[in-house]
Amino acid sequence: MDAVKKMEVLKSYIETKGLKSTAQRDFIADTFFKINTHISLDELLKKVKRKTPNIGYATVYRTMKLLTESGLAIARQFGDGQTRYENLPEDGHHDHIICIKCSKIAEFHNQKIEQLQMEAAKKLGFTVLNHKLELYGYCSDCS
Amino acid sequence: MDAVKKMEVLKSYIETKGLKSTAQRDFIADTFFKINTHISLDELLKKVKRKTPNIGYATVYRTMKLLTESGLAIARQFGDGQTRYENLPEDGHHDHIICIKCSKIAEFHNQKIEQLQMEAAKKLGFTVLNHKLELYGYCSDCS
DNA sequence: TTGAAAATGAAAGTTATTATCATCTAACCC
DNA sequence: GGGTTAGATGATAATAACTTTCATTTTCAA
Repeated sequence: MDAVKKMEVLKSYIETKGLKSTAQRDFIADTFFKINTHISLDELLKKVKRKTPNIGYATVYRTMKLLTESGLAIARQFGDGQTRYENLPEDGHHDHIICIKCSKIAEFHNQKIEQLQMEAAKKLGFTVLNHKLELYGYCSDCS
Repeated sequence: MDAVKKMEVLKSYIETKGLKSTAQRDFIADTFFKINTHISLDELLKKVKRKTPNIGYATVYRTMKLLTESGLAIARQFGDGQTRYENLPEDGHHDHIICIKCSKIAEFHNQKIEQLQMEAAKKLGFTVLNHKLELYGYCSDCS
């Protein structure tokens, strides 16, 4: 999904929830959608303030909370005590396989696995919105 | 690895590092090794205080930090702002499914998924040693 | 036994996150 | 357009989890 499409999804989410659209939120969301890596609130605030200096931390915080709720952003913790927000990938979701020796990262996607995840979740009474799957091992060069 | 073996590993780690062994630390570690799920510092402190009421939060904190450094515990963030510590699995590992609303965490294990992971990895020339799979969604109470 | 180094527990300090509150503004009504 | 109302904003305060500090206690090797 590209930035334009995400903006549309956001608009419709806002409408559905009976919220109001504001210039600040639109700008924050747009700024976020255009980055292609994960970003912390502080970093995003700094980025946003370059063009719109009077936007406050709380607004960025609330916007990212909204994007997370709507599924347009994914909140992740990497263990350094800061939450980072990640965009939905443009081209569909993929999982990672990481070589523990040379750190090479390959991506893959397997529909069957996703389906089994859904089923496993359902058995436990859960509804899955997204997931994170990382495999660790040796790549062909390192095994 | 069972609790007894883990205790031995800890002893030798302490020795190697030139640290001293104490009753408090041993008791905290032992208590942790005997649980078979992930636990937060607060929960572990509460558990420990039942038998040894004068142990402080800081000691539990420092003990878990030590266990993490030594590889006997794994620190994980599930997105609710609390670090949870997980034992090295005795037998095989399990995956997690996390409610993004109430933070409830359920565990599951699915052999078929693991097998598909292996196959997907093999196609890419990888040999999988371990993996991390987390599903995020709503639990039965929150959906 | 003794002294240096590590450990403890209480409390204070940090840092990121979340809530509060006094305005402000969008959207809907007429 | 003007008025109304509910949501939004930005500054700041409050919270919560984590980390450090410090006076004291304990371990352990000489």
